[in-house]
Amino acid sequence: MERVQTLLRNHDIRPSYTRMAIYRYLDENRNHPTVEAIHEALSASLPTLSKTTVYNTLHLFIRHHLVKEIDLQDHKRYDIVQEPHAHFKCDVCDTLYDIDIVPPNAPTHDDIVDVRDVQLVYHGTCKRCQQAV
Amino acid sequence: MERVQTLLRNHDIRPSYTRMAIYRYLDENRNHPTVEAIHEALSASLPTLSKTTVYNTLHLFIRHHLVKEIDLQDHKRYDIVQEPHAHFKCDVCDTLYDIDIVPPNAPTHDDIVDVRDVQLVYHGTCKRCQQAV
DNA sequence: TATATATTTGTAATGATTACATTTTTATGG
DNA sequence: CCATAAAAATGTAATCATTACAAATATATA
Repeated sequence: MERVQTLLRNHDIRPSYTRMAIYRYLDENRNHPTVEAIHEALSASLPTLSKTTVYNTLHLFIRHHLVKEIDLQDHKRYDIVQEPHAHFKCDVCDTLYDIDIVPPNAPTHDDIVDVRDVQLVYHGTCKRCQQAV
Repeated sequence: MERVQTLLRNHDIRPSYTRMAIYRYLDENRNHPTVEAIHEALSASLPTLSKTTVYNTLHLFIRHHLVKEIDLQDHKRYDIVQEPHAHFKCDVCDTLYDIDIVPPNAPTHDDIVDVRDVQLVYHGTCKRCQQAV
């Protein structure tokens, strides 16, 4: 049985063809794609794929802790869950780079009881865009 | 001369009445308001204030490093620039708490040249919402 | 005071995301 | 194998924050 199929099953997700395709895309393209990008890329092999399905599936994956949403200024990006790490967003070309740094744990704080997630995002200009000037 | 007026001048911003009002609001209400909240609060004293002006002014403040934008799932929040710190967002009541922790510096990385900003945001449930269950 | 410039406003467009009802697919019991 | 119920996928329409833009207003300066 295929690895992705097993993986979805292990997370209580029925491995439909569409779901496997979306998961596989995220797994093979670790460039933090937008919904738009996922939809466009998969439309070639799944011509009837709707954006609503992409949204539905991503939200399903998020609820089952397979995927994380990254909130940026404009579109949301989606990232396969992996080791805790940070991101660097180039505000010129909009590329999102993985940064190999573990976000610090939340300190104890009067108002905080239950921390489920951390997002650590750096903003600036990447090398390529800097050189392009 | 009023403090806010001087402060805006020092940042090369002409201190119009509206701009001072918006700055003062952010300074006195450090609860990371949305554009909506700012507009609604100031409409009482500035009945003709338009949302466009709130947007324009915030973006002006951001360009001049007086204000930072915080990107969350839904609306953007605005925060007066102060000591580097983190945020905790309660995903139940949407409150954004200040967290007194300095985000780590970006590590040296092949793709990164110029880092201008960091956002460190924790997500979870706050004490009040936890108890409300 | 006249005129150029800066600021503010209001309306219309944009565009991502969600709501929702319908259609299609899949699983299961007889 | 068929009938039927449940799940998944689809398409369209609505929502709503944000932006674009042109017109109106206020401000500064000569």
